[in-house]
Amino acid sequence: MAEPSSGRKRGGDRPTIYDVATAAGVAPSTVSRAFSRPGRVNAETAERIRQVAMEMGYRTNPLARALPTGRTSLLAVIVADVTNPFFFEILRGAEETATAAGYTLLVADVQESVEAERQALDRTLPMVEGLVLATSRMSDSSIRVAAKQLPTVVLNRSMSDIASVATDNSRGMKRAVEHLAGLGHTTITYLAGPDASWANGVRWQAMREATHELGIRARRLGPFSPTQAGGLAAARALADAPSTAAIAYNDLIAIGMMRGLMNLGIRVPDDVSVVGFDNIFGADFCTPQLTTVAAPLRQLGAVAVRILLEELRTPARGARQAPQGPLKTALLPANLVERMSTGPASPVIAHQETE
Amino acid sequence: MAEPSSGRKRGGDRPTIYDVATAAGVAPSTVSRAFSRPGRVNAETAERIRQVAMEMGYRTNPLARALPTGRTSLLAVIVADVTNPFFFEILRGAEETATAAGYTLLVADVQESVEAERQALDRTLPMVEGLVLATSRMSDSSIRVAAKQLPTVVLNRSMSDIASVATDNSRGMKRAVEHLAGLGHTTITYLAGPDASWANGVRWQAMREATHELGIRARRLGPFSPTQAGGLAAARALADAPSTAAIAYNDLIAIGMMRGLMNLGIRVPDDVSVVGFDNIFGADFCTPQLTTVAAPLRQLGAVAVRILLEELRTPARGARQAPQGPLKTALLPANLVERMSTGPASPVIAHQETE
DNA sequence: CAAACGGTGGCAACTGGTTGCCAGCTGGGA
DNA sequence: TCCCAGCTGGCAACCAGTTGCCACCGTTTG
Repeated sequence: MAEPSSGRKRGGDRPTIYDVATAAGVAPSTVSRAFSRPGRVNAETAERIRQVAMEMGYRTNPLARALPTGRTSLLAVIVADVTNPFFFEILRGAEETATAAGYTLLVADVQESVEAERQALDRTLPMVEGLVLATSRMSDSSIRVAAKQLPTVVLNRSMSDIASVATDNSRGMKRAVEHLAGLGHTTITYLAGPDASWANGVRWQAMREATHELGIRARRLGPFSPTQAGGLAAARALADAPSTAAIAYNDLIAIGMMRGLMNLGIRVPDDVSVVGFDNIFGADFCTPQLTTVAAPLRQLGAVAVRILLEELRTPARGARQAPQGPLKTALLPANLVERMSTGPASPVIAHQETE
Repeated sequence: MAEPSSGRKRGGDRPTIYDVATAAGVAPSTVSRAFSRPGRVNAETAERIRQVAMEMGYRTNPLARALPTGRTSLLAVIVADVTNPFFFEILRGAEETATAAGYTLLVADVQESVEAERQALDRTLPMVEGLVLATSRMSDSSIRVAAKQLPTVVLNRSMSDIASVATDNSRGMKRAVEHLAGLGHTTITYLAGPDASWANGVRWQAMREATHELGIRARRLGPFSPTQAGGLAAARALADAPSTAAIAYNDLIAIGMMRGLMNLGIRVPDDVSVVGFDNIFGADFCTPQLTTVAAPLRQLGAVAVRILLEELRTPARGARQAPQGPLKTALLPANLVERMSTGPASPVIAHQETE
């Protein structure tokens, strides 16, 4: 026997359905049903049981419930880097909707490491009912392995056979390019993020298309690490190969780059216009305030969880082999937030650049 | 019966200790011991079992293990607001040490709401082994109730009977006041945070002491909400009752206030010197870069988890009544990061203030 | 040579719910 | 009046491990 009548590890000494059953003069199974299967028990009986349970301070043990049913009421969110503000609002959105639905969030930070990510999955997979992979760095096939085990939604990554929620990067990028073109810029430089990032590819691709349509030139520098440090490197690269406008893979790079440019004596937006991506925390109080393509972060998290919940509600679906039912894939709109880091292309700059 | 031989909900169809036992020709209990109680089983037998288990792809089911033992390998961190950058590094620190020790973090965001916090506790308490309350807004007695159930560490709050990890606010505040006094400021205004915040009281108290020691004046405005919006309000309040130096309850207020002051045509640091608290993400790229009392955030989270782990390692300790053993309480040093938001008090300002 | 002992392995009870199946009771239709 | 069906409630078999206790075995000791 696991734990004799001796001291509990928990102070509560919580009553079980057996205690409640005895007190209410019914069988344990009836108590169980009174809670989990309303209607299966006579209304009066159920009411009496609930009454007694309440008085005894009974709370159903989630572990015990989870063991036979698999319903842990836990969802895992795997984020590439908790300290990246990109995830803050996503987490908030996910947490909100999960909590509202009676689920609890288990957050694993994998610090941009594929190895840590695999470990986190190993550890959490058996405990949770669903998975949100927020910008996973793993390969598609690794993700598929996980998705075979339980409902999975990927964020900001497109996979034909797995539910995903992404920002409409193309449209956002197009807006940014149009904005810069409208200010008279004729060449735009893209400061690339990690090659492993799906969004990076999409953004660059969209930029090429948008610039092509408008008859202006696109250039690419990088890849840079998606951090402020990466932005500093980007600033040096941009100083070596100047242009009047730059679009960064994300806000962190943009912000770091603006600092770097300032240190190099290059003014934003007078000499270079800078556009970021994501509209993260801080984009509105950096100097100058950053013009950026705003991703609907909160919604991103919320929608991901909502899709998960829906999938969990559907019947048992055998071994989750065939993705029957329409595979949910959401594309949320991004829009441009115009702030202070972009301005008209001035000929003076071209001069300055070459000095 | 819960689930007949019919289709599993999980694709894996994971083998159990019973399968392994059959395959290895031993009893299930021996398999169990081979994993959880090394030494209790003959080395050769154990090795053979492990071999077989490995081949079958056996993984022990954490739920099943948790039910009789209570060991869920889960720790809960309750944060007042996940979108507050103050928590980012704390979470990272907590996550790191928890993961290293084989624990997984369960993060609950309670959005500054006492009600949500109570709910989060209700939900997570039965599933986790330990609790980190990051700047809980609950009353001391509510916290004690939780702490009676399982090992608890509170962050940035001092409670005589509960383990806590805090920043040495007094010392940090003292440094900030000395810094400002050294620049010639003779009156310092404190922009208060929430009254419910323990740190708020400590900081104000420490500021009064420090100013008293140095023979300068302390003033207090507020309370303000610990957000950028609160900072905007603080800016208005400060404009109405000017002084040459201000220390904010936290960086968010400081940053919001600097923006507000700028809008009101008041220059930082020329007209007003501003000092924040916490050195959050963004404090180095706001305008002007914020001078702030740096809290060792990452360590804060790490130490909290470490204390928890240690407490979990100690014997069973009956019903956790008496806090036997030295109650761990850590005070981590804070230091002042001098950046651009503070400068010498200029007499000109006094003039401007009264115009 | 018997008793004592440490090392191993197995049995079975136990964690706390869930649920398939069955039986008793009641009520409605034939 | 009899039969069948629909409600209810109980029994007992799970879920997948953990662990107290006992038995067996070979060895050492008195």
